[in-house]
Formats: sequence, structure tokens, C-alpha cells
Amino acid sequence: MARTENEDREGRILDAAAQLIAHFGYDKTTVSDIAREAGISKGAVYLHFESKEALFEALLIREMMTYALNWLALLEKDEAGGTLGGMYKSMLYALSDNPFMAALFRQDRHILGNYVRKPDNFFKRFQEGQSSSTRFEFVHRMQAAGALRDDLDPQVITHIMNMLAYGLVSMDGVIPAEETPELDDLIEGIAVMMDRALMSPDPTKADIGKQIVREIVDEAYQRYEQLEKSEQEQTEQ
Amino acid sequence: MARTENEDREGRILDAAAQLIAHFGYDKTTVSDIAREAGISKGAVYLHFESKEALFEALLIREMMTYALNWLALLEKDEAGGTLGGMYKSMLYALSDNPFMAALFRQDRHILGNYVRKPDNFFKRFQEGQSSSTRFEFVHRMQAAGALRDDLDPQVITHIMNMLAYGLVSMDGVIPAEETPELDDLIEGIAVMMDRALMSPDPTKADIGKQIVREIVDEAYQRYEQLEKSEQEQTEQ
DNA sequence: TTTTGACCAATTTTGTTTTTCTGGTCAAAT
DNA sequence: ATTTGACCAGAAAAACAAAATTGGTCAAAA
Repeated sequence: MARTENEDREGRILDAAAQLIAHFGYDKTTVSDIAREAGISKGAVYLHFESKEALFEALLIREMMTYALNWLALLEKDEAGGTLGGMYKSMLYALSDNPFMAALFRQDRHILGNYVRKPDNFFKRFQEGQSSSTRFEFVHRMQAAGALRDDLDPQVITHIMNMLAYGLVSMDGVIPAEETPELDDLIEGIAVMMDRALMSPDPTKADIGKQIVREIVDEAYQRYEQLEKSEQEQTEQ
Repeated sequence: MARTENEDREGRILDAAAQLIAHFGYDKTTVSDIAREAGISKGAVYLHFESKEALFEALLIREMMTYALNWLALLEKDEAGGTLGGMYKSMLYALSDNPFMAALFRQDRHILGNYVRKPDNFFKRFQEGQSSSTRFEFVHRMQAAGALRDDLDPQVITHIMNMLAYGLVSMDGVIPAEETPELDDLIEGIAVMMDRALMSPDPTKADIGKQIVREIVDEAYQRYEQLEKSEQEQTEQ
């Protein structure tokens, strides 16, 4: 089950699925399509995944991991990554870079297709706040640590961040292209705005954010491992 | 054509249409439904409006006027309405208070229905930036007047404002209700944030925004009268 | 003069049948 | 021991016809 070759191939299948589903959506992408794109037969796909649904779920989990790691990497690279704006900036970059996290967040019917209706799926779990509460957690801890001004309700701040993230991935076609700024300029602008409006004036607290993000990503990772373990047990039954 | 009684009835027809279309959408609301709700016959509706499409267009224009006047009224009432945050706050209240402006902005297919596909319609004109460029114009003039810090690209600021407005009217169901703050708290928070991040430190400029909004709404009103005139000429031909 | 609502052509919806497609399996090939 | 792809049952889509609804009109009623 854990052969190197197989794991490589599992990755290739997910790559193929990612490319096709991002373009044609879950419904219009068939398992045969995925197999062809991955250069193997349909039967081989089912050696790695129980069902189309399970395949897609694995893809979403992989993309979520990629997203989180990408976020963290951008953050560590950023000198000023310890501020709220820095942390949020990295998140927005990571989010806009990942079609599936973006699709989940905007509840994209075209990409997620019938998957959203399946009982007890990843999408529903995602929606229950698993993800947005991460942002609340972050704001809350930042305030508790004195890095954020505490004269604004953390729930309000979190929701503003959600609104901006939602706008970033959902406004295609709403504003004419010539009025839409470059992604980079936009995200940098958002970060500057957040910092100016929300950071504590105390400069000694300017770096505390990084540690908090590390903690949160770490906790999320542990939750993920827990989940994977319990799913394995479920399968083995 | 300009009898008081008739104009009253025209308003009642639009009221009926507003109520029904806001709930069932353009496609599922029939002219008979509107007539019944307005307490008159179907034929009478056609004494006031050329077609269902024209009726809806008239409704949208009325709603846009209501929205603009509401915005202005909120603004004048607000002591601190001259700041960017104050102006934006009023706009967000007016927007979230008006189902049709909100529907236009979020491109709501359920409410707008087949109307969006009609050639040369209000929705398309609306989309071409007629509306969002108002916000750009405002930011631009605020900066020119020295009321706004000029170290942020006005296009970026405008787009952030568009994102927040979009999020406000489009995120129903995206974030669980228990994580969503009250509308008032949210809008006030946004206003505070915008002011802190973007207003010039110069306190003498803190009231200049009101005048600029007045100018812009005035110009928009003149554009509207122009439009109405040219449409009348078109009809008379 | 003003208003109505029966009426009509045209569209939309609904119901039904036929055809195609797709997720998943497994005996045979590698 | 792996991998394949023909195969199948069930789902989805397409095609078609029948029924219902709707935007719009206008002779008749008010």
C-alpha cells in the first residue's frame, strides 16, 4: 500500500484530477478522463481510490495541505509577516493561488458540482466553520497577546477578513477588468490597510503574529492527522 | 399621462412588483401576479408600462433613486459623515437596505432571471461601471482634496470598497450565522477601519467628504435626467 | 374615457420514451 | 502480483410530444 511508485502514481492521478476538475468541474470530469490524463487505465484509478467521491476528497485534502503549507512558507519568507496584515496577506496569496480552496470558499457549484450534495462530505465539514474559525482564532489570540488594538470586536475583524477573501475569489466579472487592480497591488493594499487600522502601536508586538500562525497551522495539522486516522479506522472496519 | 391618481397607481404597481420580484424573482413573477397584488387588472398594468421588461426597468430605476437618496439622507444625518468611512458607511447601509441594488451588484440570477439576457438592459449598463466608478470618483476627489492619504492607489482603495460591499450582499450562507456579526456592528467596524487606515491626519479636512458626495450624487442625478429624456424621445418616435 | 378580463400566439413546463454516458467491477492479459 | 479495458446496471442527457402558462392585445363593460 505504501510503495513509492504507487504513491507517485497516486499523486499523478490527483494532478490529473485537479487539472480536469478545475476546468470542467466535478460532474463533467469522468474517472476515465482522469485515468487517461494520468496515463493509466480506469481500473488502476480504483486501485488507489475507493470511488470518485473518495478521490475528490483526497484531492481536496491535498489541496488544503498545499494551501496551508504555502501560506506558512509565504509567511516565513516575509520579513514583516508577524503583523496581522502580513499574516493575512500570505493567506490571500495562498488562497488565490489554490483553485480548490477558492472554490470551496466561494461554494462554486460549477467546480464542486454534485459533490456538495453528498452526505457528510468535505465541503460541508469545511463550511461548518472549520476554516473561517481559524481566522477568528488568530485575531482573538493576537488581541490577547496585545499585538492588536482591542477596541474592535474580533468577530467583526474576522468577518471583514472573510468578506475580503470572499471578494478576492468571487468577484470575477462583477467589476470590469479595466477597473480591477493587479492582484499583487490589491493584496499589498489590503495588508497595509489592515495593519494601519488594527495593529497595536506597540512596536515590540510587531512580530508576535508569526508564532501564533505557526501554532494555529500546527493545531490544524494535528486535527488533520486525527481525522485521517479515524477515517482509516473507518475503512478498515 | 401625469395625473396624480395615475402616478400613485404607477407607484403601487411598482410596489407590488418589488415585493413579488424580490421574493420570487423576475421569471416567476407574472404580470397578472403584479396586477393582482396591486389590486388592478392586467390590462391596467399595460396602460402604465409598455412591457414587463419596461416595468422592471422602471422599478430598477426607482430603486436606484431611492437608494441614492437614502444614501444621501443617511450621510447628511451623520455628524461624521464627511470622512471616507462615514460616506462608505452610509452607502453600505443604503445598499443592504435595498434588495434590488444588492441584487444588481451581486448579479443575482434568481432575482434578475431572464432580464439579464435581454439586449441593452439596465443590468448591463449598470455593470459597465456606471456604479462602481462612482466610488472611484469619490476616492479620487477625496485624495485630490487632501482628505485622504495619497500613499495608496485609489483604484486599490476603490476595489477594496467593492469587495466589502460585494461581501456584504453576497455572503449569505457562506459563514455560519453564529460567526456572523450584527449588520450594524459590521458596518460601523468597516467605517472605523477605513477611516483609520485611509484618512489624512489633517483634521481640517475631516468634513470635505460630504460636499464631494453631494456633487457626485448630483451629477448622477443629472445623468439620470438626461437618460430619461433621451428614453422619452425614443418612445415618442 | 378608463378599465377590464377573455382571448391568442408563443413560450415554458411537464411527462414520457429513447439513447448515451459513467461509476464501478472483474476475468483475462501482462 | 499488477494492470487492463470490456462489460453492466443505473444515472444522466437528449428527443419528443402534450399540457399549462404567460406576455401582450383589444372589444366590450363600466
